[in-house]
Amino acid sequence: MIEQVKGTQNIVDENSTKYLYIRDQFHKSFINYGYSYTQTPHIEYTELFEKSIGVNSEIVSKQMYQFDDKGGRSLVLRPEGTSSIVRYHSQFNKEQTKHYAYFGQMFRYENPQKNRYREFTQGGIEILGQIDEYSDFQVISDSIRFLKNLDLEFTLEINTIGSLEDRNAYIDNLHKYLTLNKDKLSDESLEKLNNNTLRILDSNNKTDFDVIRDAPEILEYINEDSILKFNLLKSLLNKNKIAYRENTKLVRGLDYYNDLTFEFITKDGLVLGGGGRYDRLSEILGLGTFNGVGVAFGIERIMNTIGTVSADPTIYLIGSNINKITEYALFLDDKNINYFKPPRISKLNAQFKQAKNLNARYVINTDEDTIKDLVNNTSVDFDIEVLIEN
RNA sequence: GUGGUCGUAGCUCAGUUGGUUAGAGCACCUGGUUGUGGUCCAGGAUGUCGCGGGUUCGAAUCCCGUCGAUCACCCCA
Repeated sequence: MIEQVKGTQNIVDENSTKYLYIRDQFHKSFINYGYSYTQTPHIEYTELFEKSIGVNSEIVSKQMYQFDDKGGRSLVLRPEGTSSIVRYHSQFNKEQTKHYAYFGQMFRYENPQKNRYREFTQGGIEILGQIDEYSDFQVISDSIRFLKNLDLEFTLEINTIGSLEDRNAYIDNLHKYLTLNKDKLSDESLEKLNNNTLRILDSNNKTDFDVIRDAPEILEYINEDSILKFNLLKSLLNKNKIAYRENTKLVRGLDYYNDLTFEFITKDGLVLGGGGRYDRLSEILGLGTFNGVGVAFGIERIMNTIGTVSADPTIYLIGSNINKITEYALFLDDKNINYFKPPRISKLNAQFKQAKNLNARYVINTDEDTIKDLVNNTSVDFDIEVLIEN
């Protein structure tokens, strides 16, 4: 037997119903609101992510599916979506300011567990070009519409991490502080001390709590302009009655963020999605000087959090005579009514069972020209009006 | 990358200190029954016991490796 590749999934049955439902809500929440759906390649040059996400991040240093193709190009299966959208924008829309939406598979070489797969799906939006606090605000408020359409409960957490310069100054001081206290840090945090200092603040390890609590706060290092922008956003959120929680420890995993960072978190602490501002990304990539703000959602995480999604009631066609069953199919096609049918002409008994298992509402028995309502358990002579009404 | 648990029919699982032809329920198929039909009855098909090696007269059962699942750490969506 050939097993499937570790960390990949077959999305089937109830999960596929959920998946398609979420994709549909994604469409309705973003694409119908002016975000242009943009599908970029699944493979990119390694360089793109090394420069954007940062070589020190775990995503780039350990988790990329990197390979050389037969032409000797160093390629990766994309680990995230933003960098590709930024690349696209610089190629074709450099001077413009635009809304983008993307939805697709991402790949990271990690050990799989609940809500984490090697091949997974992210749906996200970005605004690129000349942007302002209204751009930040709409990314957040449009995200909330999406999550609310899905009936999800969540908390919005926000933070500002200042400019890249502020952050570097802060990291210097944090590094000094942590080095002084390094004997109180956990082993995991010690590993990060020199190359990923900021991430230590995110530690869930109890050993680190005391040290983190007394650590210097990033707020003290942030320039006035960034503070001003952050306050502007908060007042916009307040005016629009959007609840949020400030979390000064909210640091995101990708190097390219500046100023605003935010996450949508369930009460169990699961991050459904997150994002922020990345004004220098295009510059870091050498692709231009435009700014950006965006968010990405973990589609599997949403699938695992929402309740069951009921499939639409269906009409099921049964019969033992091929000619009659195809005749009915043609008739229904003509009326634009969709229907399910048995995969082959099996025992009528079995066809009934299948209709029941697939939660059919009506069974059309083409042998007898009747319609049976499986919910009320009543049977009537075939009448197209019965189907049109429902 | 680290650790725990697990891997027997399509699915859920049983399989007694290693011992003869590896089982059950559900699902599936056939025939019949039922014509407020999805019920019921009878019969049937289906397994490299994840894969590879080892120990043994003999391994689904013990040992090693490997692949996969799951959960946690790490990391992140």
